[in-house]
Formats: sequence, C-alpha cells, structure tokens
Amino acid sequence: MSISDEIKQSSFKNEETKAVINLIFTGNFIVQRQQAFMKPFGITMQQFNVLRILEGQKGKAISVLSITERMLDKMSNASRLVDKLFAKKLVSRVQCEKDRRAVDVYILPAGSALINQIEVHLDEFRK
Amino acid sequence: MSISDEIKQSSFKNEETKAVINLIFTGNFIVQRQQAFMKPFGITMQQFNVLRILEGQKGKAISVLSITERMLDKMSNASRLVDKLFAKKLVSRVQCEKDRRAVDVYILPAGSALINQIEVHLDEFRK
DNA sequence: TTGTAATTAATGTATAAACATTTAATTTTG
DNA sequence: CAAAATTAAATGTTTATACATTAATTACAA
Repeated sequence: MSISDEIKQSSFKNEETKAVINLIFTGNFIVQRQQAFMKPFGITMQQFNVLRILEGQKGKAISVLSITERMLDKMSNASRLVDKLFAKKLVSRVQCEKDRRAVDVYILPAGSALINQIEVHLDEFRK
Repeated sequence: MSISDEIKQSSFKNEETKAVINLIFTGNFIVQRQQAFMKPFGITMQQFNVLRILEGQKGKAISVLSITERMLDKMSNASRLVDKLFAKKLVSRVQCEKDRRAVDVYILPAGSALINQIEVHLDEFRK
C-alpha cells in the first residue's frame, strides 16, 4: 500500500491534520529506506552521522563531547556510537593528555574510505 | 546546530549528494520530533499506525495478517505491536472462529479516544 | 484419508535507542 | 589545601526493532 493509500483510508477532521499525518509517514518512509540503504555498509545512520563529523575534522581529533554537540540527535549516546565505530576499526581514540577525562577521537583511513564509498552509492538512494 | 549547519560542515562531491544527505537528515529530524511528540501519549509511531488501521475499520475486526498488509513497514512485527496495544487496553483480540490460526483484532473505545486525542494535538506538532 | 505443504501468529534473539546512573578527573570555593 | 561541585565519558537498564524460527491450524494432493 502506498503512502497516499495509507493516508486515504482514515477520515480526518481536516486537511491540516491530514497534511501532518502525511508528513509523519513520509518521515518514517525516508528513515526506513535509509536504514535499508545503510545496512549493506554495516553501519547505522547515527554512526554515519558521527563518521561524517569526524571526516569533517580532516584527521584532527575531537572529543566525544564535541561530537555530541555537533550531532543532530543530542540524546543519542556518542560514547557508544564511537565504541561501535571503534569496534569496526573505522575510528581510533586516545585519552586526551590535557584533560584526562576527555577522549580524543579521530577517523581512520578505513572510515574515510567507507564514507566515500557510501556517498558514491547515495545516487542509488535517490529513487 | 541546525540541519543546514550540519550539512554545511562537510564538503560534498556535488549538489546531488548534498541534496540526498539533506533528505536523509530531514527524515531523521522528522522521526525524532515525532517520537518526542508521541511519547506523552504512551505509544510509538508503529503502534499509532496500527491503531489508525483499526480505527479505519470502524469497529470491525481485522486479522493480524491484514494489519501487516496495511502497514507501511511490513518488516515490523504486527503481532507484537498488537500485543503492546492489548497490554495498554487500547485493543482487544479473539481467536477467529472460521480460521483458528487467525486472531481478530479490534479497537476499543479507549483506543479510539487516544487516536482522537492525538489528532487534536497534531496541530502542535506542525511547528 | 493421510501425509505434505502452506499459512497465521507467536516467540526467540541480537542489536540499537533512550535515558538514568556511575566513575573518574578537573575546577571551584571556603 | 580540602571538600564540594562540575564535567567527560562509560556503563546499566528498559524498551523497541528487525529478522529468524517455531507452533498450530488449515488446505491440498496422492
């Protein structure tokens, strides 16, 4: 069933409500496709987001907190996302010397390569 | 950081890629807000989807399989979603007499009330 | 009719997400 | 300087999601 069919099947108080419902379903639809697209690359959308932030650093390290600040979704756990990327050997991390509470994270060549590979295939995502 | 700032910070091969990335982040943004909106009502987006399908039945029962067929996300587990709604006393279910494998699900007044309540507040969601 | 296949729903399981709490290190204050 | 407050990251916990498997029932074919 298409999104419009799905929307159609209920009666709505007004067009306004219908538009919002439509927006909601469209958002979900995009995210769904997104996850399907990302899966073959072995990372989640949030991990991709973190990788992109690190890639934007051009090799320079950045703390976990700074990553959190730059993430769209502040609520998600940057520490764990970094840990997942670390487990996949896409990033590295070392304790910051100036502030030993902090951890400096930087992207590894494998991480940059994955970002580039994903971006190349992004055209396929645009249906 | 706004979505556009977030997008800005990386360099892209071309505008095409940038547009797709933007679409992805927008989808995530919508879904995020959605979840925040739904939370006070105590149900998830997928559960809301199922409730709407049942509400569209106007009280008539429908099997779990039929719910699955009408759902946008076929992969999600309609049986478990119904179970969650059942636990919240928003729907009821009985074994189908004609086919005892099937389970007839129907919305309860509390479920209809919740749907209506959510739709009333949908205006707040449209920021 | 009886055994095999197909169908319906439920359950198992691994991973992720959301959010709270804890631990360790640093900064501030009295 | 010592105690309290703050900060950074990690960990704990609960719930949801995705997908595979199982169990029960029905349909079908020999």
